[in-house]
Parts: sequence; C-alpha cells; structure tokens
Amino acid sequence: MIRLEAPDFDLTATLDSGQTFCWEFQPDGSWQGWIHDIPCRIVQKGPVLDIEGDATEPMIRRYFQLDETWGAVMARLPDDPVVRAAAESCRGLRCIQDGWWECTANFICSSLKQIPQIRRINRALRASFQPGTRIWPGAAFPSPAQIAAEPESLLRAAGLGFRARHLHRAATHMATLGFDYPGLLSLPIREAAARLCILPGVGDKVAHCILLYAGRRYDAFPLDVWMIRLLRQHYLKPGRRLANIPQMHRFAEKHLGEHRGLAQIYLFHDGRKQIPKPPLPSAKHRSRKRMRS
DNA sequence: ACCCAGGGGCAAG
DNA sequence: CTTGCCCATGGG
Repeated sequence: MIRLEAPDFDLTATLDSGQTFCWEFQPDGSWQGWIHDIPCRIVQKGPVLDIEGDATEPMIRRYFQLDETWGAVMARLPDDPVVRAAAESCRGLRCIQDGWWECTANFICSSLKQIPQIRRINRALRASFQPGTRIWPGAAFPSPAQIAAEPESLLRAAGLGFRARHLHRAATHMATLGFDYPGLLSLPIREAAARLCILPGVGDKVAHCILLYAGRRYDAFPLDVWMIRLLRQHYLKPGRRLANIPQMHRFAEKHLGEHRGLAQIYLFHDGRKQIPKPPLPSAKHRSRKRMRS
C-alpha cells in the first residue's frame, strides 16, 4: 500500500466530475477503479491518500495531476473573475489523465447519457469482455481489437443503444488502420480535434474531451450544453444571437487563453453544482415530433 | 405519457 | 453554414 501526501486535493470531486468513468464509490468510503488498467482502491483522509494496488507513486501523481501544487494549478488559470470564482469553489479538483483509448470509448458512449450511466456502461463493457471474472479487480477495459472481434450486438446487449454502432466502428478503425494518438500532442488544437473526428462517434465535443482528459491538452475546450449555457450566461450579451461552435472556440481562446481547458473543468463542475436542473431551450411548446396512432 | 440526458451523423434548406 | 430529425435507453 502506498501512502502519499496530497494537500489541496479532493479525490471525490476529481473522480466524480465527469472526466473519468472507471471509478466507483464504495460504502466504506473508498473509491475503486483503475489507473491505466491497474486496479486500485483509494481512500482519502484529509491531506493523506492511501492507495491499495500496484500503481507506482509517479503513476498516481501523474494520473491525478498531483505532480504540481494547487498554487501552480491556480497560476495557470486565466485571469478571469468567473473562472477564478469557479476554481475557488472547487478547490482540490484536478485534471485526470486517462488512457487514450478508454477515454475515447467513454466519450463516444457519453452522448445523451448522464455521468452515472456512462460509468455503468464502462462497467458493463469490462464485464462483457471478461465473462466470469469479478469486475474489480481484474477486468481491464477491452482493447479496440477485442471489441472489433465481437459483433456489435454484444455492445447493444451491454446497454450502449445507438452508441454501439459508433463504438464498434471506431474500434474497428483503430484495430485495422491504427491511430496515432501521440501525434495529436504536436498538432495545433484545431487540427488535432479534426483528426480525432475521423473516428465514428467522435465529433467536436468528444474530440476536445479526449484531448483534455487523455492528452492533457489545456488548450482543448469541450463545448457541451452546459458550457454553452455558461458561456452564454456569463460572457455573451443578452439578446445577442447564440454563437456557433467555431465562434465559441475562438471566443474561449481569446478570452480564456491557452489554458482554457483547465478553466473549463472548473466552470463545468461549479456550474453543475449551482444549477442542478436548468431548463435550456424552453422546450415547452415545440411542435410534436411525430403523431402516433 | 411525457421530458431530458457532458452528441454525432446525415439530409435538406 | 444553419436547421431538423434520428439514433436507444434509463431516470425523473
């Protein structure tokens, strides 16, 4: 067991913030999950972290962004009052660094799903490809080749719904043609995102999530409904027409700078804390999609 | 019987 | 380059 000092770190906030989906909170107060397919059980007691498992200390520090102090994290953030306030109320929340493929698969599965359900899908995928084993520890996340070797129906049975086709085709692409993930790190963010969008089920938002949570590129800026809502709420003049996605990326770059992705983590988490269930487009009187007999 | 969910793809306008 | 609809499933 490893014990390490982790001041200004909030394990629960970090694992529950919609960055990673392979961790589950246990009744005994611990978190069970995987650090790059190494099973771990982690308990936080104040500034101390107890980790059960075979992960090494550098690995753990890297995974949880503990190789820099909270002061260093704050120093990276753009000098913007909204971002500062959000980060202050999320003290200890860090940026995860998950594996490329698992992160890709997670976010392909994330569309029109809530965080607990994405977590359930992650679990179901591990279970589907390791029949007979206990989920934890031991059930590694299935590789692209493993998924590609099975029929799409297996993914549907795991509850992926229409995401099954996307994930299966993305896995097939990876297994047959390969994919240069490390190459994404040396490309301009726009081109890196475009390259990821080659994968079925990966669009602009998912691409930026992968670049931020697996590539740890702080210039990636996932634009989901929450972030669009927040940008509109805090930065756009009321009454003005809602900007499109490329315009919002440009705005974020200009206004929040090169570490806008880090800012996004705090804006997202803080925004969700404050507004549990916001109605966005008053969908009240929308014409009926379809008449059923 | 609704509405909504950390979207993406595709066809039309 | 925008809008509209579909894609399955679970939860409120």
